[in-house]
Amino acid sequence: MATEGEGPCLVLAGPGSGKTRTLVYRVAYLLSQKVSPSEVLLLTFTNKAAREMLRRVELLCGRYPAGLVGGTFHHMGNISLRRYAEEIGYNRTFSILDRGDSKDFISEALEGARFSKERYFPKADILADIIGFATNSGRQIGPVIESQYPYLVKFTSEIERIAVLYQQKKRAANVMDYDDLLSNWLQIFYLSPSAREFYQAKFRYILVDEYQDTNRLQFETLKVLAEKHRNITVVGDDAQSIYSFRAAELKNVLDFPKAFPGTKIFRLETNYRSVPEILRLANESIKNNQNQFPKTLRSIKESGSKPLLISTENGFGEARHVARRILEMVSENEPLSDVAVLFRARYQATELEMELTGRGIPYIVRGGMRFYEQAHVKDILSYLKVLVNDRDEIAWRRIFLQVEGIGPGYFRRLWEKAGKSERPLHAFLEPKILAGLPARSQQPLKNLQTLFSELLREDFANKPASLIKRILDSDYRSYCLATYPDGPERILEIEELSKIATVFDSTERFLSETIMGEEYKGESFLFGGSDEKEYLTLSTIHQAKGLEWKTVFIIGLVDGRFPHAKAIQNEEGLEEERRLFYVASTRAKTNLYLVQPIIEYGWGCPKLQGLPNNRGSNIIQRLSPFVQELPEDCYQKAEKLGTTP
DNA sequence: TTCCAGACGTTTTTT
DNA sequence: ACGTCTGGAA
Repeated sequence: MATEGEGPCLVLAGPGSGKTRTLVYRVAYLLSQKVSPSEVLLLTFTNKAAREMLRRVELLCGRYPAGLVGGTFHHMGNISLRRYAEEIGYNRTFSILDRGDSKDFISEALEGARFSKERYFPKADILADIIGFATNSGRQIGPVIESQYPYLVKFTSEIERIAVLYQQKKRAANVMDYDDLLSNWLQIFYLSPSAREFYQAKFRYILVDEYQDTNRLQFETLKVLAEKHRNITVVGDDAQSIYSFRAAELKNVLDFPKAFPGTKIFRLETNYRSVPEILRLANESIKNNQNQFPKTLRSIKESGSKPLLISTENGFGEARHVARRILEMVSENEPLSDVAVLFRARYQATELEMELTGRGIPYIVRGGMRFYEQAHVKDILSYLKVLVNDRDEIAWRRIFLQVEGIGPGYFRRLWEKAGKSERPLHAFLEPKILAGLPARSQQPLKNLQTLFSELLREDFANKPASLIKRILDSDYRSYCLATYPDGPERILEIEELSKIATVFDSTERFLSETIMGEEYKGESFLFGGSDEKEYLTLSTIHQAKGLEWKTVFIIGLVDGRFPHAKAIQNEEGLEEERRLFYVASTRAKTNLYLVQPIIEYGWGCPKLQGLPNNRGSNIIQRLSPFVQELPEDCYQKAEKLGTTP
């Protein structure tokens, strides 16, 4: 099997066919052949998947494979750039912009550019999408707008200018966004022969999971990395390609044998996960896609029960029904960790969350807000960021906007003076820099200066935990309490953050691992990981990729929500939505519940808000076409359920 | 310039 | 029900 040979290897595999196991065995096999763990590169889609894989390798080998490198492409890009950033004109202390930061940065570039005041010029959000898509697909802005955003063609030259400006600003601030972690990583290979040779020599074996979701940049990177040894194994399933919005290209699968002549192709069509009834439904569904390599999964499991279609009156009924069914399972001693509720879009979880909270069912939401994306976490991290990289304009901005009386205008003036200096941090410590700023801001700004001169002292160097405590104890605690209604909880979270930081002996590594981490708000991160309490999982389907549960609920199976109305403007979009449905249903091992709320509340008429009879319009929703198109004998129908408790 | 209140339009998916 | 925009007051 794929564990034996050398050379390029493409594994086309269905869901539940042991893709991960294949990779785990291959790693274990290599290690048993005296390959050093440091010569193996494991690229997976999420950090979690990497950790899981390493855990299983450890289990198989009986020891932890020290030196084995594994993680996401972005993670590897980050590590490589920390080493070679100078080769592309960056400093290795660069900081990483999350989605919100890059949006802010683009907005600033927009203001600086002062365009013709034409109405409906796209907002920073959309600009970030366009620029990011162009980067990830390795294409120019122009063609991307033409094909994906035809209605914005008239703004093309201005958008191109914004993109250039954004690029310049990032460079000046020594910051990279997520896409830069990929594109700059590739850049160092093109610009630095020594970097290229180093990595080409180092990684004798490369293994890639979820290959169907790689984009052009990642494909090019793999080509470079594997050029010397050509021992590259990629594993993927075209039917599970669900990241086209991030420029994932199925073409990478088709082109793999061309890029790596001599590729051996394997197919894994046995499904070890689900009962035949669930598999039948998934097979019947995916058949409706034109663009695919047809394959039919065979189950090795014994016959179980058919998926159950449950129609409920509305969203509340849906939530109530799911919660009640889960409580039944709990009373039958089913562990909560065996159950997941999946949905298309994150907002669909809110009604269910209320219901679960009310009934005391513990849950985590994957696909909600990230831990580090919360305002208070970003506030605190900004201080650490400028200590590591004081050219980071966007972090400075965040810090100064906390000061009363300082808004974007005053910050810009400040930055015009300090940002030009060789060491902006020292420039900010000069008393004279405060001249011309509002009187009421003077004292808080002086406090800030004192704080920073203290943080610069030797005893804080590379002690992120002490830094966080000190920052919190300055004015931030009061700021937090005054700004957020849930201030006390936020402060608790910051204290937790500082506890976690104690294990880091490098502020820089603490920062990048926190920002690149994928912990969600409320996820085990805050429980220190030791608390083995049982949780129900709520997850977007995208986040559920690669995971499995005994029981899975798919909620919101309504036309317009799933498939999402915005995603089906063309046939390709509809097919990707169907693949999403395929991914969702194949997460289930034994029980699959399809849940449909029949009536959805409209938002009501805003003008009549507060009036007794303005409850919004009730709209009767059609069942999702993905269920309608299935042969009726694929699933069972539950009796119609009302909302009475 | 900042800050606040009210209006408006918006809600796909992620490293 | 939430962030973003707008206009007017401080």
